Amino acid sequence: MKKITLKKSTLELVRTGPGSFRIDYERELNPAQLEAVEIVDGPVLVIAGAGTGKTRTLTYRVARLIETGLRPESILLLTFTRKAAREMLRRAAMLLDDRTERVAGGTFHSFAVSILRRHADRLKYERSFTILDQGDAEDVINLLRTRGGFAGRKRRFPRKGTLRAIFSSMMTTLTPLDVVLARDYPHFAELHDDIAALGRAYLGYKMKYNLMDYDDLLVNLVRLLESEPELREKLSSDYRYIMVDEYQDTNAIQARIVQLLGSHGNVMAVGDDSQSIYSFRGANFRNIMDFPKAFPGTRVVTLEENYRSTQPILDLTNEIIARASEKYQKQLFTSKQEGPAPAIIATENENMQSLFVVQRVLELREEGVPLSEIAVLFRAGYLSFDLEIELGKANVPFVKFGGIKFMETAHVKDIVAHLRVLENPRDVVSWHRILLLLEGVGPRTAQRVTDEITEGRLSLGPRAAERLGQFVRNKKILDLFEMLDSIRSEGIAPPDKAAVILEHYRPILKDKYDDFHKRLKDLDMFLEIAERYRSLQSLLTDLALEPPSESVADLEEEGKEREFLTLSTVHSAKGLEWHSVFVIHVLDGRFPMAASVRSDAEMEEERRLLYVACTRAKQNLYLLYPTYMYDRSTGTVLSKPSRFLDGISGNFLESFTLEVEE
DNA sequence: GAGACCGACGTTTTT
DNA sequence: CGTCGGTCTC
Repeated sequence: MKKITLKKSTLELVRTGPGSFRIDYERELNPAQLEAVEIVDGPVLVIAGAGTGKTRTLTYRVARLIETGLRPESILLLTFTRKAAREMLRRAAMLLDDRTERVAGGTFHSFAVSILRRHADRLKYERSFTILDQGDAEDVINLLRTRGGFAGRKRRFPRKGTLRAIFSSMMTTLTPLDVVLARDYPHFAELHDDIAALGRAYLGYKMKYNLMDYDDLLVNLVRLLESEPELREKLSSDYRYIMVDEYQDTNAIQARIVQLLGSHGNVMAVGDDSQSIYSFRGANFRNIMDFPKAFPGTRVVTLEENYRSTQPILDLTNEIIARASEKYQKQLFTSKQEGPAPAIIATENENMQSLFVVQRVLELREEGVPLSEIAVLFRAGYLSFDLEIELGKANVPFVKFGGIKFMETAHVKDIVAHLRVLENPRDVVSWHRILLLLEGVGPRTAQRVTDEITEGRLSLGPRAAERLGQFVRNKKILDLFEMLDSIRSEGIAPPDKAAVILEHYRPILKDKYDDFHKRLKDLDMFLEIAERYRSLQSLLTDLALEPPSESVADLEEEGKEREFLTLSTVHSAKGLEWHSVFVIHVLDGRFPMAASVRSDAEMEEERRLLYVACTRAKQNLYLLYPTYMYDRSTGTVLSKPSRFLDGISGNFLESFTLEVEE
């Protein structure tokens, strides 16, 4: 056999001049976009207003970098979702060729996982660590909370969700506990010492059982980069060109990662401070404001020409955001002068709002607007329930984004917990979960079993029966162990493992839920997803980092031409656009939510959220609000339109009420 | 020690 | 309105 070796080449990679590029950048980009695309070295900050071709700019820049002769592998594209990265690289491939497939891309979290899977041992973790999603993290915290006796009899102690939020806030914003408490939870300030103790217990628990929550992925990556300088340098030179999308929604720890990896200074951050809507996740739009300070010599490019919306829509959105207290100055404009003014429509009640949307959607379809070009947006998942019922009655197909997730449903989590135990036998959280499903097993028995496992006295295998027999009588536990043992082998493909687990789980499901056949359909879907994987670890990682609601929708899209109406939370609508957009519940107390009145910062974020919602529209924008909504939380009746529309002249926003004809 | 029952509470957005 | 957490009973 011939052996091929590499010989040092004397050929120099010369960067060709603009004339010889295949892509005609100057014709296809506007001057500001072109400026951003042509910068190869040094830090760049692109402030890209809504609809100004941000994705286009990033896509062309990737193509450009490759065309100038850079290795695709040396480019790292960090985006908000993996889907976004995929989409950009796909578009870049259409411009250029499939070299773009070799570009490294993904979310901060998925990037962190890929590094940690290789180097976890340096942090005293095993590489097979389990990723805890938010619910899992809360389960662990709750376990420690009860076990540690914190849930004191008289004092009020924060709940698991609050505790998780507190710990997360400390991690993502690099802030000490006392500051977090003073700022966001003053009523718990006196519990500082207990909360701190619980936090330490949580940390130790995760370490002991080889678990990482979402924040750990980022924090541990930073720890790794800081404690292993040669690794940091290696990665930094591997990824000579870093691009970060949606920079306004990064948090302090992510900014730190960018700084550590981007020591070469070739970092392009792209974002829009006016669209920062993730502060609850520790994002701080100050990050983007401070980018030039973190990277001296930053060139700032501002994109202001909007290619999405008509001028009347921009006039309104410019008005909405003009009242924000702090931002990079920009004024969006477009050459699309013509178009109807945005409408604000008062409806008697929530159901009239739904009926109007249904009717108008049907009319639009008559007028030739495909359903795939129409969306209904709202502040929170539950706000579309009534509309969903009416759409069902009228046979309008729709897909909802945001809200309750496939992965968060109890039955899917149950199946996943079984798989996790196979991958990481020390994953006590999952053991606990699957043991509790068995009849006659409660918290006590479950703990006895998991203790045996963690002490190393019990594991899957032929000796399990003997050991179990010594301290439990429950036959079901033994069955569980035998079932898991039978599919433990790595040679068995993930879908086959899942199928066996499903057989075991089916009777439990039937017993537990009245609506079991609906849930069974979800589990069939789960099997389909598992079909795509050869390795259990990658299946589990993807499930944690990229909830499949999106991938499933993707699958359907390919087949069915996407003929459905989109319902979405504003958060999930980020980066998307439609011909006609309805924003429902633009009602003061709902949008902004009543709870946000507490602080100016939250109120500002609500404003940006409405801005994001309205800037999704290309042609038609309808804002709706019911004039009678009882609000349980405050015990009041909400009836006024969102305060963000106060003082906006009728020139920008036409008002309507509904007239019902029998 | 498991599971049913009851009362209180708070209520968003997502990797 | 539903979930969560705590208590009571079997």
